[in-house]
Amino acid sequence: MTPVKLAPVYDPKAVEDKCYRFWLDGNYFRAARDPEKETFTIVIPPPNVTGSLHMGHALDNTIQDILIRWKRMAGYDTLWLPGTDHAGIATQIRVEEHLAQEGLSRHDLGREAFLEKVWEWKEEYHGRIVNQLRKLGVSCDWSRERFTMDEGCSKAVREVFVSLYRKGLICRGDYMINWCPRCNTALSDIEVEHKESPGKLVYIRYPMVERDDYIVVATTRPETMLGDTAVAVHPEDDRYRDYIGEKVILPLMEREIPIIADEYVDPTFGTGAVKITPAHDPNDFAIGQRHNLPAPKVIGDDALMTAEAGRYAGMDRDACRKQVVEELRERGLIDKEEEYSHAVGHCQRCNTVIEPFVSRQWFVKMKPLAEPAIKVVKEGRTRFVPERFTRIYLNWLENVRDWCISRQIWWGHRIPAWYCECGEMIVDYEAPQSCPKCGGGELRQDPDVLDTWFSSALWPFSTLGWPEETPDLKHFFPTDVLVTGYDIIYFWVARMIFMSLEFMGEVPFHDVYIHGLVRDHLGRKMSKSLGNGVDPLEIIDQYGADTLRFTLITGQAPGNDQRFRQENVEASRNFANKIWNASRFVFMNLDNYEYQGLLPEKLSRADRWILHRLNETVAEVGRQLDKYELGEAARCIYDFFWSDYCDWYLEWSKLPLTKGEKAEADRVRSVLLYVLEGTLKLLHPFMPFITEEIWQNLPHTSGALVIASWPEPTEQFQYPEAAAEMELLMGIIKFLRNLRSEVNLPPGQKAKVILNPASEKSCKILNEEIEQLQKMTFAEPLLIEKQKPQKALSALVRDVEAYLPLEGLVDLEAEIKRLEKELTELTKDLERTEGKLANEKFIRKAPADVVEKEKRKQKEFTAHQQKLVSRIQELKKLLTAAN
RNA sequence: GCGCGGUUAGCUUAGUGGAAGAGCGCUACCUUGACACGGUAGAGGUCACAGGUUCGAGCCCUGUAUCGCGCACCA
Repeated sequence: MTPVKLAPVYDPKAVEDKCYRFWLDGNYFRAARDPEKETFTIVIPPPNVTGSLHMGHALDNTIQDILIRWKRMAGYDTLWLPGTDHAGIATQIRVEEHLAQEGLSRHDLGREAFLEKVWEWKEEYHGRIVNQLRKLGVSCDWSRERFTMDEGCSKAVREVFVSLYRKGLICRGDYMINWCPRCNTALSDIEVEHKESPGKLVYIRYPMVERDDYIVVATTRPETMLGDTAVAVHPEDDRYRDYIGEKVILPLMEREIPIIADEYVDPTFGTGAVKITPAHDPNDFAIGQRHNLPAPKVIGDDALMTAEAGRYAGMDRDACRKQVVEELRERGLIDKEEEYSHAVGHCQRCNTVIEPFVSRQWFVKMKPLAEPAIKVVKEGRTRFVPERFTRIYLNWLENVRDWCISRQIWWGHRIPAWYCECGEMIVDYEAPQSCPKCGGGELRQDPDVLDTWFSSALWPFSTLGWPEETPDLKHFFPTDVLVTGYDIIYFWVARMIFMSLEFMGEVPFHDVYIHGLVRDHLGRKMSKSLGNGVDPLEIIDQYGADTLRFTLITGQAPGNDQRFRQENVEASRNFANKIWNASRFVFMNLDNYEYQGLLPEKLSRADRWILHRLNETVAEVGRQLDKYELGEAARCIYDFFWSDYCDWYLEWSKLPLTKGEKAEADRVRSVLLYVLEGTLKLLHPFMPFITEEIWQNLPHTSGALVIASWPEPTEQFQYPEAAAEMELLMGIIKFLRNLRSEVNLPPGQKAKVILNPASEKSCKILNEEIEQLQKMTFAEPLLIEKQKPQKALSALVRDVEAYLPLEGLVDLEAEIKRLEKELTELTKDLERTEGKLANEKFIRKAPADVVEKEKRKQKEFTAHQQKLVSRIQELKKLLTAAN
């Protein structure tokens, strides 16, 4: 056969795009929907169409691709469904920023024209994202790609909204929400990030109406006092008990407000008296409802003071704060001010300080939805990996509050509610023709859109066709695993679970694999503002996608953050090159070879050993993948390939390959190929491009690696005896090399070696492998005989003594010192083992195999020790004789 | 305040009960017919600290310190 020539250095650029096209052309990613096969389904966490992918996406998608490629090879009917998310606020902000460069606002364009612009933006960035994903090598079924605002997903959204509304689980009302004055919209609780910031705790005197006294209240937000409608104290608080029911004058507004009693007040904090602003604080809102207090809104949607703020109307909220404090001080109503650190809510998207206030919005009632979602996780029907994230999930759901789902933006799913002039509200799947109450035709649709996460929550089933009962939905739902970062457990994972339970009656996925964040090399979060982000495409361009994937996967332990470091990228690149060159070596040695498969009856000791090791590796990789230990699996393949296959087997093969005996060479070729093939399979999910490229060049394979069969461990290749024998040989070689380097013998220089085996068996093995031993240790001559040369360096491996007799080179004193050091260490080991064996509790309680192992160790150490001692004595005698 | 995670070789880290692993860096040697993105050999670790459980602890339990994260916040 004609051997393939590979370039001496692997060039990903020459391979990757071509290879991806090969997969697409072959339709290998297309889910077959084969009723005979077991399914394995993943839906992609849809990236936002706001911009480009970052390292976190690269990691997330690499993990999914590994799982999907593994299961595909293992014979499952796999579906990895790709798609993107419209990302309401985030995308709208980006487009608005873009317009602002031309001096335009969305209002200049109007709703329709603006939305056209956003669709254009979406098209562009969607294309960019898909391209990036392909560069990474993901094996998604592109024929099933979805978008959260495509027709089907939009239909699912309306279906869910109407259904929940009719069940009374969605309602419209005036409640406390978080308002972002910059984005001009309401937000849900989890879209608010609380940041510790320094502030002032201002103590204000509220004069009493009926007596010449005042009550002092403390606040971090003095400007909200303009909207106070009560002062609350604890009912049991002796200091204020008599005041309850009396009134104070609200300074500046000069309004009388009552002193009320409420359990909520903590008498130990501040002065024990709290100003109550029902329209601007969630706790005050609750108190206001309990006590039927009015709730004047003094800060408006634009973060300016409203008419309710009297003469402060129109002022900016920050300016108003200064003004209020100033005026209070002038009137002597400031008791004191303290430095105070507290958590202030900021908009997750734009970092503006959030204004909590009462507003008419749409809400999802969470309690009835949360309960089943808690139950399924407690019952293990959906399982978090690693397990510790279960608690984060449960914690949130157990304390969840109603979900504000309406957003005052334009980009998103419009709320399917219409209002008639007569005051009637209609919620329906499609726009009603006329008002069912008054028959009027002038219906106005609610201008608001839904929270982006509302549609994302439906993703696992809306993308499979729901609400239609499509074949895909029947076949592939529920999905198997969701792969995502811990930062969106509440936002997304929890919501998918309760929506799926509500509408599908099933969990959306069985496992949730949570990974950590990719940080910069100093451990900081990658961010735009710090400018420390590393662009995955740049790494792919420089090193190749396989390298990036391998770096991310080996740097990763489940649930833990990782640092992205250039050195690790290089290490992975080196590994890719190693694979390439090992394959290159194999291909170079295939002249005049016709592949005939393995011939098990003819295998040599080394052949059996490497097959044994491959078999062990196959088993171990399978075990690790089953546990989602992808990093461990990758490291395991790395070690096997580099240390066992390249460092030992490949070197070992050079002798039979060059000796000129064709039968022997062919046997080695068959093993080289077999093991390479097996490793390529194991490695393919991790490094798909390079493995496919090499696979395509293998002499005897047809078809694509992407759909080759996943290796399973087999009893046929269990050769523990050959493995033990090889370990003896490798041990001897290592020790001899070590001895040579002790005396600085350069590798090329031949030296006499004597091997003195204590057993017949070892003697036989050594004689059989004498040529390899000679070659590997540059021994000439190599003698296997019962001999103990005096002036020599020595080593002991199992029952074989190895000598390097070097008349002129041996420094007796140094050699004695070296051996004595070895003896000290050995003695320590021996003592530990003997200590264990002397402990009768150990003998009684430890498992038999462990005791057995200790006994073996004891025997080995003792023998070794005896030999070392006598060797040292001999050398000492020699030394005295010489002096 | 509550919860979670980290603390292992100079650096980055893997390792959930039976002799401390890897990558990078470092030292010495090597243009050995796949690879210098390489090879060979080596130095380097009381596994944060203190107790406890166990025949046996880096690993399990209880504290402490320290760093990070999340949640909740009492104005």
